[in-house]
Amino acid sequence: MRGKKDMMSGDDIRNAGLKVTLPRVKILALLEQSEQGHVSAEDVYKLLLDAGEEIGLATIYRVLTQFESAGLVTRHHFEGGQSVFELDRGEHHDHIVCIKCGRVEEFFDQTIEDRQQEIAKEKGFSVEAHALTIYGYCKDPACRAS
Amino acid sequence: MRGKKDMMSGDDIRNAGLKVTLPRVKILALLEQSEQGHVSAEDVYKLLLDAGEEIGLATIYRVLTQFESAGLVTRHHFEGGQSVFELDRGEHHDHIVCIKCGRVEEFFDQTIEDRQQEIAKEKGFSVEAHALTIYGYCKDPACRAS
DNA sequence: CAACAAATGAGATGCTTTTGCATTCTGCCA
DNA sequence: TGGCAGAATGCAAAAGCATCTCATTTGTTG
Repeated sequence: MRGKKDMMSGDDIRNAGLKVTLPRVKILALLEQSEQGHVSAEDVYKLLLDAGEEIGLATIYRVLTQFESAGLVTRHHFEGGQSVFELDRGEHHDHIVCIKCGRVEEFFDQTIEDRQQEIAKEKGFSVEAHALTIYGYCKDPACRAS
Repeated sequence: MRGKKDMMSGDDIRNAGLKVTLPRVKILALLEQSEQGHVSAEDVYKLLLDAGEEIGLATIYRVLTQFESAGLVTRHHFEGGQSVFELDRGEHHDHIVCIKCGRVEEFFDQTIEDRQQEIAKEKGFSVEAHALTIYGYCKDPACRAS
């Protein structure tokens, strides 16, 4: 089962009111193919270098930020410094992150979503966004807590 | 209703294996009295200055980090740059933050806690920590979404 | 295909946080 | 209570992440 959209393309960039340039196309393609699905700007920079594309880090930050504004990409602030980006396929989800190996898995839980709305209501807040991240050790034996 | 501990003191610093110095005492006292309860290192620096205590920013970062290791203080990474610290009174809770005025309120929801455990279990993760932050506009009319 | 606006690259810059090192202070023991 | 070893502090420099500046290059539209 996949999200609403499986493939992004130049049209998505154009629809965002952005010119279809090589850096933008390459970055979008990379996010699409990315194994992990969750990459930092630095990761994007290095992966593109490996692929023979020399795109400045400043451009990568700019493009990712623009993609974020356009709703093509979501930015997460996990603990540990750098922001992490992932393609936005239109389905909200939260994350569970391995604090040993960095593996990121996604989940969605309607019960939690509902409770959040209720809590916000009780406190008189509107809900514009939320971030839930669980940190732990994944099932890889090498990562199990000592 | 208050947490397990209402007052921190030099003993807490000593028990953490740290020497009881003026900067540490002042910082701990400030966290205790702080209205907001959630302050950045910069905030601590300025508040102490206002109180006539000149303590270097580097020291404040060092002390807060030590307090964190000692479990006296919890560090949060809300969106927007700086880390914020709060006294750890022994009760876990999550946060709801106003994206307009920065107000921070706390909440605890057993249902959400339970669901998190179940989700981690399903994914084969252990749960070492988690961070749930809801972002929205608070009840202050000046903050209501335009 | 010309012309203009938008985008890029490289390096400078800003901010938050950490670190190195010389000086000062705490806690402990004689 | 005086003195000492190790810990803590302050300052300035550095590090890490992200953004900005500006000259140059590249899409796009007519």
